[in-house]
Amino acid sequence: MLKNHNCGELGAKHIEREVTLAGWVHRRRDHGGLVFIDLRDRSGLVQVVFNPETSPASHVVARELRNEYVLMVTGQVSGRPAGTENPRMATGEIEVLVKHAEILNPSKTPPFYINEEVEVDEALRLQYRYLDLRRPRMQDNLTLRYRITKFIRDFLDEKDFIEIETPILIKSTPEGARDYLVPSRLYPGKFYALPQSPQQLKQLLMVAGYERYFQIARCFRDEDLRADRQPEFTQLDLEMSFVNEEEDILILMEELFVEMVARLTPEKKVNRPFPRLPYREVMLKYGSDKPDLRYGLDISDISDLVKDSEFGVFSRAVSEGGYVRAFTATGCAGYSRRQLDELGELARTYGASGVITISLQAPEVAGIGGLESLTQEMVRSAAARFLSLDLVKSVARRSGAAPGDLIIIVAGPQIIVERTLGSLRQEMAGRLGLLDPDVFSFAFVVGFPLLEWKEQESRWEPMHHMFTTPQEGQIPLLDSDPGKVQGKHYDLVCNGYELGGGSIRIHTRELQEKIFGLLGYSPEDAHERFGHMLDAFEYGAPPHGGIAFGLDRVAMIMAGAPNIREVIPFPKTQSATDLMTDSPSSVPEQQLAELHIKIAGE
RNA sequence: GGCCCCGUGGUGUAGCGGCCUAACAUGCCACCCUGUCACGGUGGAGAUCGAGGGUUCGAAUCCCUUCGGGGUCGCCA
Repeated sequence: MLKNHNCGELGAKHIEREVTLAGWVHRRRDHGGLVFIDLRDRSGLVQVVFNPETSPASHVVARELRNEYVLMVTGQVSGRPAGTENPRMATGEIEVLVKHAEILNPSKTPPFYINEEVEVDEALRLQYRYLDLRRPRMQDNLTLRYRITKFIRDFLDEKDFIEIETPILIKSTPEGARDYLVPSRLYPGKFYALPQSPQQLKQLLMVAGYERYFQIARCFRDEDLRADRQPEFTQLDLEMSFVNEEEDILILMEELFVEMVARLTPEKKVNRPFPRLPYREVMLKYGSDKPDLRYGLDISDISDLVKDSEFGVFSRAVSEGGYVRAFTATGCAGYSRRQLDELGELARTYGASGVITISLQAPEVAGIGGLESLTQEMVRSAAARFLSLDLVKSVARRSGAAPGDLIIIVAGPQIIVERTLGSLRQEMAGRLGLLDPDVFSFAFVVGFPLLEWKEQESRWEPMHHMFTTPQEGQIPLLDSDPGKVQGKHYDLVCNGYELGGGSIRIHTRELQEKIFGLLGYSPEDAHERFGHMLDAFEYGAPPHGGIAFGLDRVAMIMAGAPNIREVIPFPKTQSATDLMTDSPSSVPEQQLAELHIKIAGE
């Protein structure tokens, strides 16, 4: 090796020791005589000193150095002269007095700062990703990501799981996300698909008797990107046999996450136990199936209070089968017209026709601010003349509002009311400074509907996937009222993100065929697509279940990063391109011909 | 596919019809400097303001188109 120590590990205990270091020039301070270099490697920084009197040859080298030059030095670790220690530096007690220096490779001036935390245009960062990844922040993120996977492997190994790889080239199956397809050279017109998840394979491993499987698995979905979505991403995928109760999985996951956070990011506060929240309840109270539970701002249904209101927006919503719901933004009674307009605009992006707000002005005299003393004059609302004081009071009581607060109300069809209020709730939490970055608020959401009615295609679709088993005793409902059936499905959520989801699976052919039938597959279709699963269930398939979660999202949250690209070494842009390698790209005609592919004209 | 934001020396920003022959910081280059640590000092180079078109006597600035990046709705079992 060209080095025998790492920069960041040196300390007082190395004083007098002769060391050889190699790394990058992080910063140079040239005093004409003395030259100071902060030398950086993965472990951190150390100051190395070039003195023209004691080592003229190395001082000549020092004058040539520039940022990001690759440098090897040999010298003696020495305590810094009294008064020149740097307490802001981990190695600030000591420095290395250089005896010999050698430039291993010079560097052009980088296109952006490696040695400063400056926001740089992300396109530029992605184009020079190898330089971006050299920045300490990115090295920290990827190191944390490694520690997460290491922790998971150790934890699951301890619990008797074994890691098994599954293929990347598999069979395309319908539904879910769009597949990435790989053309077959040997079979003209046929394609492999890249896995959206190893779902079927891990179930077959259960049939095969492995009992406890996991995998850090790369998954692919050809859908539009978001801050927390990439076309290829990594899941921690696991499956266990002989589980029947959802709790068997949930207890394990809770232990994993609590211990992992305690070990890797001990500064973060975690709740335990993780609450198990029914789907219906979170949709009502938080307007989202992945609620952020770090704060309150709970949503209340006020449909019954306003259904006979003279205000048409309210009464009409209820009479048309919809809902009117509200939550209280504490202390926001003074919101300006402009601020209220912003909320309305946000609501419209979710399909709501708008937001009705009721501002309860704070009383002139402090201390007599109870709801009882509320007067008509203190009520500010576009709908004020339709709303009696009594009605305002009962709405305020239901939503926990007091003078000085702003009640935010949305009326309309259920789905729209839910997601609009859900996003308004998160928006207001941000404005009110309620999003504590040092708190991880975990919860399991349970009791999801098994199936969802797709209006456009007029058919049922699985809410999670088609292998989820129904809740105990609800199988007869599959015939009478499929929409009422709940699945043994659970999601793990944290701070408004869905970290993962899983379920207890179907393990009999009979039930699986019944579900396929409900989803509109003929027996022939089901056999062609899923014959391997149906057949397998006839050879002693054990009851089993599992979960998968998005490792990128877990790493993002634990790193405190704003998006998953910050924890992925080589991510793609929102338009799914790689700016560093310029992919996707065209390929030679001959390569296409081998694959029996012709590009269709426009 | 829809909506929103951004694009100005290498980097980050300012400028938002004429004060722009484009400013500031930092980086870069040269010289000076022996205890700095975002070292300091002096001087210098560096931008057809993402691209194309239009409006105007005059465009970085207004309008249209387009490209790139980001956010988001749809989509993502």
